[in-house]
Amino acid sequence: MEQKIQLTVDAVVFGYDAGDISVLLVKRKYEPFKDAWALPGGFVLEHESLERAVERELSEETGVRINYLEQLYTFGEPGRDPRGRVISIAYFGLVKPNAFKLQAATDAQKAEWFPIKELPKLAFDHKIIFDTALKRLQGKITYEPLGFELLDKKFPFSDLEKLYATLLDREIDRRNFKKKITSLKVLDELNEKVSIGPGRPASLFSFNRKRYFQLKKEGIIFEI
Amino acid sequence: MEQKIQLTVDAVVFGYDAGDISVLLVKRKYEPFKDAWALPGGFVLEHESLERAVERELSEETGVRINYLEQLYTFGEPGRDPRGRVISIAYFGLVKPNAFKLQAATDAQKAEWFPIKELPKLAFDHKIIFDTALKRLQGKITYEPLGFELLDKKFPFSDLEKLYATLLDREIDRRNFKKKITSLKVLDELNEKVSIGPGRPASLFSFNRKRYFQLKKEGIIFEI
DNA sequence: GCAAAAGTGTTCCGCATACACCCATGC
DNA sequence: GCATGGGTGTATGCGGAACACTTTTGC
Repeated sequence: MEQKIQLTVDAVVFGYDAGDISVLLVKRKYEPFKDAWALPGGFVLEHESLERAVERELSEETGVRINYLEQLYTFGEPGRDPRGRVISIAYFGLVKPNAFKLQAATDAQKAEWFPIKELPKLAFDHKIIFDTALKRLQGKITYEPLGFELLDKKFPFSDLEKLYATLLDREIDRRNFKKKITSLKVLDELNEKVSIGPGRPASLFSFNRKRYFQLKKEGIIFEI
Repeated sequence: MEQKIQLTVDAVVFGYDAGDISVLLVKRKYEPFKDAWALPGGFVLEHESLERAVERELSEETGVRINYLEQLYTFGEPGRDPRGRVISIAYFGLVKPNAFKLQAATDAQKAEWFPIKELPKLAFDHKIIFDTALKRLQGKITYEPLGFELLDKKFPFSDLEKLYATLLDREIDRRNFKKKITSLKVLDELNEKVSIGPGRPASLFSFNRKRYFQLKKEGIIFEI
């Protein structure tokens, strides 16, 4: 069975920083779509696993090393890539954006975070891939806890609240939200406070790792 | 970029009949895994879409034409196929098993339905693919209605109840279940009854197509 | 008349929702 | 002392969960 089919991986990596959800993009160095923005990604090598391929491409093109990656969807319409029949397996990742200094190499001229409401035009069918990933991100929130991968190790409660408000794109009642999260027992309150600017200083919290991953596995029904 | 990577699709097709959930398997005609049972599937042609490839393979190997198919997951571990680097995009399907006469051809010696609790040993990593699909099937039930693709056009309410009980692998309180389904307004009660064997004859119901697909789109939170 | 399956209502409790005021700090 | 953001409690209503008896048929 002779096939002229090629295989790539692409990554939609979301970050959250100061009230903005951003996505990691690279500016392409070569044709096709030279100089256009695209999702980081590239060809799978013959002897590497798909996960390894994504991690390698991400690392090469952006300098980001990621701890949370999951497979999103496989895009294989004939015609989606002008180079021929190219199937792309898309991955979905979460990361703290300020944990890395972006550093482009190989196929990328540069790498940058873009707030998801201010995306440039994307190469290939990457807009479709991005939309699929965003939908997944918004969906995940309803059946498992979210935040560990996106927030700092220690954070004030309002950070988590803002993250959820941003993801759901609506306001959240702070008291009910706190009640819900507290009932999940997924946060540890630390004996520390921060005050940034005016206002009462906030207690710091951290995710209880064990409980967090237990909830992810079990699934929760989260209605805010 | 020279790659020696090949692409296949595989389908996990579930059927429901008389209280049993079954899956469609084919007996392989050629090496590797000659004479072993496997999921229907095969190589993707260069100019066909992935969906078309699954539908074609299913039709060739089993005679089943399917109306509900969704992409499940892509399996790409090096070493999963003795023929070399073969990536498989797995699909997930639902069908009424008695709507088709099974008919094997091309790569399959024969095709058969197997109750999911009595699976034979499967070729390649198909057991893993099957497990993934089963988990998806059980998960779907909690966020969207299910049954339209699996039940006859007209069916007694108890069929739907049995389907859910089987999928969830536990008993269901009939009254609460009826209340829940009724509140969704997804069933139309017909002015017909059937009696099979002893017992009071049952009213027949059918899914309200429009409402059913609307609920699928919106998502429901279904807790029985 | 009895075995088998269909059909039907009520009570209780937990959780989601709505809602407003006081507290600690910086300037 | 005032502006800013952090922190907290109560009342209401809806929906999920538990639970048992009557009805209609075949034999």
